[in-house]
Amino acid sequence: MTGAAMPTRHVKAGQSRRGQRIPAAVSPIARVCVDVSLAHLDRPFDYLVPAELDSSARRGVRLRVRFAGRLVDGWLLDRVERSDHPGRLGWIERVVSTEPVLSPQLAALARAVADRCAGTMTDVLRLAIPPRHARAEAEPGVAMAATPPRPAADGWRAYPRGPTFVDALYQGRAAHACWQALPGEDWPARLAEAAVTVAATGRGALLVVPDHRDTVRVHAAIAALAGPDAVVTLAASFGPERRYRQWLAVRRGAVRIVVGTRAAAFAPVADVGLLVLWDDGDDLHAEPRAPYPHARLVLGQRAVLEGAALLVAGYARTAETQLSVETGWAHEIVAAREVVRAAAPRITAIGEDDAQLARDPMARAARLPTVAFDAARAALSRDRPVLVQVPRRGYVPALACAQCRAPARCRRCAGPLGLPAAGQVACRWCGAVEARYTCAACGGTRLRAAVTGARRTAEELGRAFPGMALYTSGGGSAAGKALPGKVLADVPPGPSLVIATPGAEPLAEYGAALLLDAVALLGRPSLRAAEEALRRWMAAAAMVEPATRGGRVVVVAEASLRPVQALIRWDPAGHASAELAARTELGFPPAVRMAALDGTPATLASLEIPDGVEVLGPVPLPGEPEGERERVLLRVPRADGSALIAALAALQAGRSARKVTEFLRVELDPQELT
DNA sequence: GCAATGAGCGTC
DNA sequence: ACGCTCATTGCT
Repeated sequence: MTGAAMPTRHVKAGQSRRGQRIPAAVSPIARVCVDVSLAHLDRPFDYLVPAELDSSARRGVRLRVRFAGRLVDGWLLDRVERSDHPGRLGWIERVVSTEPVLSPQLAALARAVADRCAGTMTDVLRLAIPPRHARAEAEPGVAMAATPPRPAADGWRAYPRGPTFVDALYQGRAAHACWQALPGEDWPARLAEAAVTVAATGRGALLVVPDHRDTVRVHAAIAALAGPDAVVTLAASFGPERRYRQWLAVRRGAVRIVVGTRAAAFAPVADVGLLVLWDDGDDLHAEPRAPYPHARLVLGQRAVLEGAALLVAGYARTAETQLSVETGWAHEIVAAREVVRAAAPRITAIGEDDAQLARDPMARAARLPTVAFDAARAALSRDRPVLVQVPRRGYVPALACAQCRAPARCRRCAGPLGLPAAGQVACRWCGAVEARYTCAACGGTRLRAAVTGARRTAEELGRAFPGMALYTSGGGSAAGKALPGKVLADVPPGPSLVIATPGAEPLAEYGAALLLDAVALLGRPSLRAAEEALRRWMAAAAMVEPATRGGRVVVVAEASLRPVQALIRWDPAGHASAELAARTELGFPPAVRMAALDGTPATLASLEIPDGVEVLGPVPLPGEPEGERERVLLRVPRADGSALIAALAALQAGRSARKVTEFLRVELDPQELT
């Protein structure tokens, strides 16, 4: 196809003099997504494909193009016959690599996620496609793993709808389900059975878990069922070369089952039949980089776009997932009450104030309530470890009613009240100053701040049980470390005291768990405080042996509180239902669509907010000096969500077109609202 | 009156 | 970091 005048060897498109380049004979136009994160340029641009790049310039490859004079990276979205662009077209300068990293499916997913988050496709692609590593790319791909046989999935029989769901997977149906695992459930094994069932049909499966520890467990469970070559783990923590190699193995179709953390939600699994999200309430699933897509959102979009089944699973259930159940989008997979009761430990709540301290002088020294001390002693005497959950540092206590402990809420927008300045009570969302507080629940007029003291209690535990082995596990990636040292994967069997922060509990079958973090967790000035508390308690309590074998959990919190009740009854669905009802009542996500806009007061004041959008704030951002960055919250009914998102995308496009560079951060449905 | 020069701007 | 437009400058 090369013209007679063209040099025949080693032609780089960029070296040819103008006029010498001739376009490819077939589909000479390339639609290109340029790697420029300006909102007003978030659309494809057309380029001419020189004849000598005809064979390498295929759909999905990375390339270099001249864009406004400068050379930029881009992805080739498609090859077409003609362009709608009225002006002159530029030429593709170079094909960086012939590896087609951006499949049409991934392009569609990135577009959909960007559109849902009021962000750019380029920003999403930066999250979705790991940086290229030439050496890893040059290696020959490994052979495709054999299709495993369908595994037995008897563990799902504990759940009435479980076997039906697994059958649906085997029949290739795009079932949507939410699953609440029983206490003590070997959930990695259940997820492995579901994934291998799908792999047995020749389709792919993708499992997204909060952290690296969980990927190890799920990976091992799948390898045990289908062999070590059947599964690959994707994690950013692997380093660039290994990360890209594993990602390529998935893209090249060598491995059908993929386990990973949140970025893996975009993993290029071909013909994906099952998408799994474990513990969707964990804030690690929220992407901290623009446009801040949550893994739940990515997998949800993907399930629709690619016709895959979706399983959102955990011990607890979020209000978001409850909404998908109540709208009929997802079916619930839950065990019958008596099965739950048989699997759960005995759970006791003990109020902070009415907790009688143990009569035992040792326990008294540790300031442990009698019930907690007795539960721990009984477990140790059965040669079981005891788990003590203590709060992470860095939780800002909110204000609560001094009489009934209900979180103090703003009378205007129902946001959480805080103490922005000494002696002044104000809403953390809308900034309204509260001069005369009256509790909506009990009429009390005095406020109190939550205080912990739990960490010291935990440290002093050792004194109550002299000579007992003591392990601590904490820190991790979360901000603020309550405990020194690192996260333990597990502890040896036998009696010991294990002090851990939420999420860092070592794997073990505990005889008892003491949840000393209750006040700190429930006192958080967060929309999700109750949901988050229950999620963390259940994660700890699920590791305790059943009540029939003596397993006990003691939570230091008022038994009348809703999440405490839900823990005692082990009723995650009931709690999620009540939580969603409460948020509907108060006008919080997911019942409404919200957007958080952060910027300087001048920036926020200059924004044109569409009519019909409720504006809350601005309020100062935590950790920012007075008068610097602030936040406004925008609130609309769910039905108006897409209009709001479109308006926010247009707002950002207008700013970037006008070259406004002042900081403005836009996040939809933020996990935390302050 | 008109070429030569430079700043600004869109971006295929 | 290119190539276009448009304003300004300086000379005939």
